[in-house]
Amino acid sequence: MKIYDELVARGLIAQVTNEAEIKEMVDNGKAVFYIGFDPTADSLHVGHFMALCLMKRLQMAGNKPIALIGGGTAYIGDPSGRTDMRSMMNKETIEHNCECFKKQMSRFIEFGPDKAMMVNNADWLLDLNYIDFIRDIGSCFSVNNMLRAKCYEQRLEKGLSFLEFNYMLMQSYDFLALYEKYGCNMQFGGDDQWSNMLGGTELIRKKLGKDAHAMTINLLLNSEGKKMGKTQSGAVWLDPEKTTPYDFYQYWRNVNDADVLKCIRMLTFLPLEEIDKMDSWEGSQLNKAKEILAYELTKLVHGEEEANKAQNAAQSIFGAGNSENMPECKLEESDLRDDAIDILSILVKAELVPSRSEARRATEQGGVTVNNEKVTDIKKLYTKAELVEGLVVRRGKKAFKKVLF
RNA sequence: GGGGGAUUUCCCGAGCGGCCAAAGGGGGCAGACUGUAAAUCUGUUGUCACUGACUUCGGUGGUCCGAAUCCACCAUCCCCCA
Repeated sequence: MKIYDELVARGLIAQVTNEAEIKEMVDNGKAVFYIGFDPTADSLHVGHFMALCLMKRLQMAGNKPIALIGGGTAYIGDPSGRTDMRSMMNKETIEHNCECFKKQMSRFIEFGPDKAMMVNNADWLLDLNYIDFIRDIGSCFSVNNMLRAKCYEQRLEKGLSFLEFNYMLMQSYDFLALYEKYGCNMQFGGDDQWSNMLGGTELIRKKLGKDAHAMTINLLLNSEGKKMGKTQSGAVWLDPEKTTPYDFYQYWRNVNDADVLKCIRMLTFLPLEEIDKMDSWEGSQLNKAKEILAYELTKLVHGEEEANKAQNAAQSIFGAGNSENMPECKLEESDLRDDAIDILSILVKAELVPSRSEARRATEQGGVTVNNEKVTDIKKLYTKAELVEGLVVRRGKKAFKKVLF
């Protein structure tokens, strides 16, 4: 199966400008394509990961990827599909985020001559002259058409500043610049980028009279139509400092039944035949599929060693297994009073709860377990001797830590 | 530039000058049931030294015994007219 059909079979492709031409191009390794990443945070997240995987897939098929970091567009902020304005970022933050992005990306994609390329649109956007730009580029855009673009719909209800309205021009200009500089003939992006991407192909047609292509990937949505890769506490990050490999693993281990296969198909590199076999799995058998999904993704993002650790830790707490790889928390002398510490303090120290009040609630509601025994007494004390042995403290079903002294 | 409206706890949203840590819904967390799923039911959801105290209702000052609620100014956003 050629790459294009595989992408379709994996459910990755959402919209394309010209299917026949694109298929011909990517199947034969003739595409020079780019994907843009705006450095809005100091770590990549799951959405970016999907794009990176796609780069990899296409690269393996002989196409040339360009990763564009939006060091320039970050000054504006993409309003697509948003209900409110992004907060403006200052120079330091943007530059810091760019650095973080670069580092993380290099772990997935090989950059270098004849390999993938990394560029930063700050290089050509920041020095633009306003008058020159609006005469040269702005004149190619119809406000009437822009207002019709779906990506602004929500914002037109609540308000859209002129600053953000310009985002489309910047992104379109990027495409034009890359086309001229590197012969970049295709752009990839999330489906929410479709309008912005079409802006680019239009601009290239108007300015150069050439055809360029655009292709969007489906956003990773769960069965309820919500974006995946988000938790209560925010995005699922790829940076292990921000989302630990264990939490990362657990996120995927806990996806809905209805979403497992879709995730495996879209995110992993497992062969399609193997995935098709899982299609018939049902009920509790899907748990197996979830394990595979969690393991594969953790391995891709954090490496095999971390994936094994995360899996072992999960098995040890949810099933039989040793507690070797359990996340640990070491207490210190200053945490103790009279050589002992109370249960609430332990929960807080181990970061199993955000505050003492929550610790109290969790305990009173019977959600706290120490060495598999339920603890409901909020004044319960643990001595130094017990701590030296190590306690497995657990809040709810899924949060736990080994507490040591 | 002129006129009108808004700003409440994670989100939406209700709030009479005292009975407001603030209704209701969503979401989260915990318990039961399960398959570390979903659905359902129950409890809970500012903090702490937890039957009490402290800090919150865009910001700053003020009136009052007492303010999320009244006044003044500032900030941000929305709508209408130009």
